[in-house]
Amino acid sequence: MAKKQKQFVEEITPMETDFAQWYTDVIKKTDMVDYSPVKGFMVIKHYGYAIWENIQAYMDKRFKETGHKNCYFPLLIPESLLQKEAEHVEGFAPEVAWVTHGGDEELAERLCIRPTSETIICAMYSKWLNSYRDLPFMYNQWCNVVRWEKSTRPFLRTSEFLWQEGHTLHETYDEAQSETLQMLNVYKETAENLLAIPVIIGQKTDREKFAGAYATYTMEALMHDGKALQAGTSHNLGQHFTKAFDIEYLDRDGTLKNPYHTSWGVSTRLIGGIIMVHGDNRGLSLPPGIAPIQAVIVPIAAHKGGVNEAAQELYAEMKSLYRMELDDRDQYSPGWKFNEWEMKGVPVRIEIGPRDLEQNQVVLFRRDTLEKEVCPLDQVKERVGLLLEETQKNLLVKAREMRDQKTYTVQDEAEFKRIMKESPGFIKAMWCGDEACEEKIKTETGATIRCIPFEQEKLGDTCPFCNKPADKMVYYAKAY
RNA sequence: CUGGCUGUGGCGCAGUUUGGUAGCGCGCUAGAAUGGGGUUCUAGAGGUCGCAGGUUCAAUUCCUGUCAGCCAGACCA
Repeated sequence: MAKKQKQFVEEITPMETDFAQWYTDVIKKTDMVDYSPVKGFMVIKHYGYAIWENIQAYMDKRFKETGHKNCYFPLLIPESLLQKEAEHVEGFAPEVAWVTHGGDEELAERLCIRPTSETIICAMYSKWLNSYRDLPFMYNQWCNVVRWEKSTRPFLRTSEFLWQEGHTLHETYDEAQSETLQMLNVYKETAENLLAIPVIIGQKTDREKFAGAYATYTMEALMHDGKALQAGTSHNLGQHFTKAFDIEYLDRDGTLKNPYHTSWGVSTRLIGGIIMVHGDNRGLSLPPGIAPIQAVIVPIAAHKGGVNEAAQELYAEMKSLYRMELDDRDQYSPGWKFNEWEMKGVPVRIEIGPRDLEQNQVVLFRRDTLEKEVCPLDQVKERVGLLLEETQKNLLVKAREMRDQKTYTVQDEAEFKRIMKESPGFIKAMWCGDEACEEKIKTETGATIRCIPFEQEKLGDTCPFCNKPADKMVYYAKAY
């Protein structure tokens, strides 16, 4: 038996051995994605897509609660529109896919497949906005975008990905700013409460901000391998786009004004984050909030003494309460199923067999702690609910511990380099504000400033790299 | 984009050095038993070796190109 167990474990490369390989193995084994014939384009299979649907459902509700409505804008954008905002086109042009023909005919103007929709949306907003009374514009869309990436990895960086992008217009800078921060907070709340991923929120440096943004805010999460994942961004775009696209409205005082603009997005990349934050050497461990299957019932010796009937009855009773699966496949042994569902990260397993029926009980198993317990049959519904809640909380606690354990405070350059080399993670350090230092440390260690966090700590008075006065504390990390 | 590696039934691999049109394990199908941590036995089905050229009497094997994937780096919200 020990030998069998070993065989199973070997199917997934241990994360300590090779994290990249572990990730690839988990993605493949758990059947979340498949590679398509086109480089960088992945099929999201049902088990992966269900996670996205759960994220969508939760966030869409939050967006609506905060006053946004959904729209849909076209996939194709004329080149001339993309060109209108100088920084924006410069940032995105290298990774844009172009449509040059319609049928056999070459187009007079080529069309880009949206890498993001600021330009097309602004072009439409300029038609729609007339009066200060029309503001604010509070719209979001769920869609796909394409960026021609040079190297790709499922969920983390794909040439096409699914996301939402919110685009709002406001009368004042302050209003746009508070919208930007409000949505960042919605993201943070989603990451922590739904995905159980703790995040650092803060502002991007000019070097790292969105092409065309006045200011970019981000939430950054730390993965098991010590690399950071930018998990969502919210941009205050100021009037950059509204001026470039002639979006104007007549204000109370009779003058034409440009509104202030925000955009914010999260993508299917979040799924990669879930995998890399909660996964272990058995595979996935999914937060109940987004798990496609929250609890699976595994009948044991199903044909014996009413086991099958009992399992079906339990399933019927529970399926309206939780996302349930009854695994009544008879070609697999219980042990096989246990391993499979653990690999797929199902938070709770309910085992029910002849021995249980005799005693009116079931065995419950928690994926996050790998603990088994016995539960009276008439208490299963409540107990499973409790285990799901506890799992949701525990995953966040464990993720926070992992992150804190890989977060360092550094005052000098040698120490910085040693940590980045030996045990990478978040490094908190003071920053002089000079892009040269940022650039230098990226070249020498591969780490970048992930953000200037809102929660500042005064770690010292000088920048560890140039020794000039520094008044900002920043998080450095190698990034995905 | 650069460097390294890989591509052979659904999956994981061997075979290629010394060319002669494929083999193993798992999975799959059927039957039976088994069933509380990847169950066992028996009998089957399934590939022409990523794709395109070239060399050769003959190419999975040699050569060229190309596509895709993995790993590292560069780039990149």
